Amino acid sequence: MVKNRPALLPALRERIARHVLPPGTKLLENDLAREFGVSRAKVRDAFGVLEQRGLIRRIPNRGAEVARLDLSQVFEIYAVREMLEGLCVRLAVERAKPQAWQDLVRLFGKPMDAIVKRGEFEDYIANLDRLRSRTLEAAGNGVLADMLNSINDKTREIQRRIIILPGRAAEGLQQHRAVLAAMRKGDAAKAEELRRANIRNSREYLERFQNFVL
Amino acid sequence: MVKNRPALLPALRERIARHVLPPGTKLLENDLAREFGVSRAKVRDAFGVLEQRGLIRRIPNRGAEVARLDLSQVFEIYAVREMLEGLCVRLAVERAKPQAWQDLVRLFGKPMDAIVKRGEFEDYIANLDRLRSRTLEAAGNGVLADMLNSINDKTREIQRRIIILPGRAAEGLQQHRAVLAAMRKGDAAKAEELRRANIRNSREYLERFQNFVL
DNA sequence: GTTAACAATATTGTTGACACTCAAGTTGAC
DNA sequence: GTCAACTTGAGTGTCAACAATATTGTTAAC
Repeated sequence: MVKNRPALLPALRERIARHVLPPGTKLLENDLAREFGVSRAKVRDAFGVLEQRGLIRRIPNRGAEVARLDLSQVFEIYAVREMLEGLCVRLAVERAKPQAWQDLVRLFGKPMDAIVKRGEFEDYIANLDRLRSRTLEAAGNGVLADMLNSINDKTREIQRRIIILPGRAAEGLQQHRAVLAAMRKGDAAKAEELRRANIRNSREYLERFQNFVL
Repeated sequence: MVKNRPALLPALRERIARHVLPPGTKLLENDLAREFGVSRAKVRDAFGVLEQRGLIRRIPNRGAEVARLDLSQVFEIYAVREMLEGLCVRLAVERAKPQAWQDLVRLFGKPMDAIVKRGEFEDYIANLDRLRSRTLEAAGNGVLADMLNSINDKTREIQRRIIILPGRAAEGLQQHRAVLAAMRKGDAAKAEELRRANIRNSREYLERFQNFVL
């Protein structure tokens, strides 16, 4: 039986997003073709997609490397992200019944308190992802989802590093609770504004601790 | 001397955006390769980019065709566009000196009045593009620019059809003037809100005249 | 006439060979 | 020793032939 290989493109996306392949890493077509058992042409196809998404940089005749995000680009992304995440929450609240968020409200209650207290960041992030994907789904806007996913790929690692900053997890949790409370009440406008404030706050942490994060 | 051919990818983007290749048109790799004097491999590369941007749809072994936008997708785009164009104007005002908009204020005064009165839609659109590109540039956010450009490619033709709807050009002009006035005063928040209202209004026209537009 | 099976054609997908570019290493004049 | 010119090799870019697949057309049975 032939070894079940992961698909090339998702694997690369994941490795880049998680900094398994850190920024600046050279990507060799031949090596990847061998590793994934595909032809060079497919690797080049995948490179095309990754380049479009801004995850790698290609220089003619010199190959591809994992893109570096400098601070100014990250701030550019934050500006866009604030608007889009806000929109996402607002749409989600407008389209779903308020009760639909009840389980998330509970999850972000005591369970998350314990997680923050114990510093279990992986679980914290997993629950944030749960909230995130539920909201995206409820918003029911594919264009928006694409954009947010694309942004997310680029900044996943940075967000992880912000979350482990002193006090950030606890503060973020309070903010997410406030957002969820507004969602639970069906107050779309307030949920939107609170979510935006949450992202601005995350941005401020980055600004303060940029030397540590980048 | 060899004929100076246009680059493949920009040409395709333009043809699709302008509906020279209307939605549903089948794109044959061989034909395009011959027409542009390039190899099939390059056509396939270009297809990859266009697919990523959502301008074409590819079905394995069955080829590529110009993507169809159904009404719900267009409305999804409008929701995102409202947020991003608003952000764009706000950033532009925050970063530029108020005087920087003076020439556009003038351009959108009497000259545009005349253009609307005479129904010179091409000139009207050209001036809108001028305003648009100046604002994008002043905003100084590359991520935002990419997203707005991508959205624009998908909806250029639809916007054209909305502009020629009865009364829309005149109404739009007034709204753009209001936005520009706020920009000229340096009132970023007001400019943002006015721009968003402008896009919502455009959306309403689409809703009302959807049968004619699509 | 309709339909099913088959044949022919057109189109996409894949592969491997080759050309081209760049960078690092090597040689040799001074 | 230093520097410019040349050589070499690794890697990317390009292409054309071939394979796989889908579509269209044809034939024949009913």
